[in-house]
Amino acid sequence: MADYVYRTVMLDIKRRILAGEYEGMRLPDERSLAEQYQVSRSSMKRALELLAQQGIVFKKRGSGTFINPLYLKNQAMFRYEGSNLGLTDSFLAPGKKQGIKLLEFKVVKASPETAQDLFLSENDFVYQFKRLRLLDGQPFLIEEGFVPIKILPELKEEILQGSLFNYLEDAQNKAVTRSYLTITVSPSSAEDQEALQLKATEPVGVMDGIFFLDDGTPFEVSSMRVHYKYMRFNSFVNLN
Amino acid sequence: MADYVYRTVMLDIKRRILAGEYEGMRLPDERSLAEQYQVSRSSMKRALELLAQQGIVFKKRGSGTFINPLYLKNQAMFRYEGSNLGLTDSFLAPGKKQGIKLLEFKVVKASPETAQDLFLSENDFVYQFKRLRLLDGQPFLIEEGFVPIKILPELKEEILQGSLFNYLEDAQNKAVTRSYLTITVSPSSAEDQEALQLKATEPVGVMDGIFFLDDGTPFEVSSMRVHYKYMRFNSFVNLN
DNA sequence: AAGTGGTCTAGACCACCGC
DNA sequence: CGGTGGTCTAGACCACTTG
Repeated sequence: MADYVYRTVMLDIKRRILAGEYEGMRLPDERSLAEQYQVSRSSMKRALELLAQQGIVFKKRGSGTFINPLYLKNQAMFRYEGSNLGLTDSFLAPGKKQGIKLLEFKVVKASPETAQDLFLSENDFVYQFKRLRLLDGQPFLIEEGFVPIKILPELKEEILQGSLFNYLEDAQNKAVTRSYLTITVSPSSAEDQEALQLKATEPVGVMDGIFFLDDGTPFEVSSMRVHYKYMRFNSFVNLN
Repeated sequence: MADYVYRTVMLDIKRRILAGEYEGMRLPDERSLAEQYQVSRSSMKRALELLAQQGIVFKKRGSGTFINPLYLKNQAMFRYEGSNLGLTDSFLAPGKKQGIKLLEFKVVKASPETAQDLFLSENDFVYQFKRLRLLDGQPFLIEEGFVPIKILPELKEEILQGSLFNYLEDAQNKAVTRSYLTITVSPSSAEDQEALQLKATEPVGVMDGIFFLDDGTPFEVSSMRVHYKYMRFNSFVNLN
């Protein structure tokens, strides 16, 4: 990553918090910290702002900046930095082997709804694909996705065997920086039960999402049906 | 709300965007806008930053600030300002009448897990309550909550007939500003089926959350089981 | 090379909290 | 009243994109 002043300071303060270097759950005031780190107060504010957004610290006008006790108690809960738009966090158990099985791959005319979501015209073509995703050989997610052909004219089956996001970043130097997800719950369909090895009473979580490139172009709409045991989504809201 | 410079400017630009006053999906550059509004460039940056966080606009270093076409196309999707920590957005259909039925209300010693979540000691007491929430008379959510008695020594049944958050804000002048939610999916239990009028094959969405006061005190842990047809959670991630 | 957003600074003044 | 975080400014310089 980059090495901006505010980021460096933020990371160092975070490290100190973890190391328990601040007494009484309270940080020194912004002016002293700025002095200590030899940065402007603005930069210090920005660093502290980041910590607040991560839920590590909270600020009270008039009284000071305090460490969130829960952050020390249960750090796993707060691991948010570097989340891949909510997806990685929800699925990727560390150390598990991911697999992808391509079930379907074709080019079709965009449906009116898809066209609207992807900001296409009536007669534009899109890739349509269906993928089964595995964790240690166990199927846990069915994904149906649509991508405009004009965004990835050279999309091939091999590419869909791996992560589309990674392909975009590595091969195309385009980053997916925004997503809009809607999460709902549904009884499992016959197809779900077959593909995800579910009983009739066992449900799926449904994540419908639109993903955007950093220039704002909608890049993919996809609907993911997730085995209920693997479905977990964390949301941290901070209205500081 | 307040009338800060950056907020005023933000709202005015938002209004202009809606009114279609900017040609070609592109805003003037920051320096010109600052001049136009007679504010500093920093304040203008801050206003634009807010718009970016709301997904209304996105910025590209080197090229400019652009209106998100999807914002104009489908504004409902982007209504995020003023969200009540993700909850209101997910449940409150506008125009529907909310009801609350108190099923259970007692004081118990905090379990080890609850004590940890609420940052209590072993032998602290908590209120434990269970509420059934209705939309137009239709039950859609079972909520089981725990609140430390020392935070709300005067909690009464009547208060639990209404919104706890509103009570805190109105009567206690305390705001709930942060929440941590985990969303999962589960087959319905016998109790769910009874209370929410579900068939055996129909599931529930589960939202486990911790809510914090603005001074960082954990105020409530609660587990909500939501009728699958009413379960909807929106997540907008922006890694600008 | 010109234009755009990003970072960083130094400093003034305001708003809120607690003693 | 002193101390704290919040707002706002004016300006220098950097990094990236585009013609």
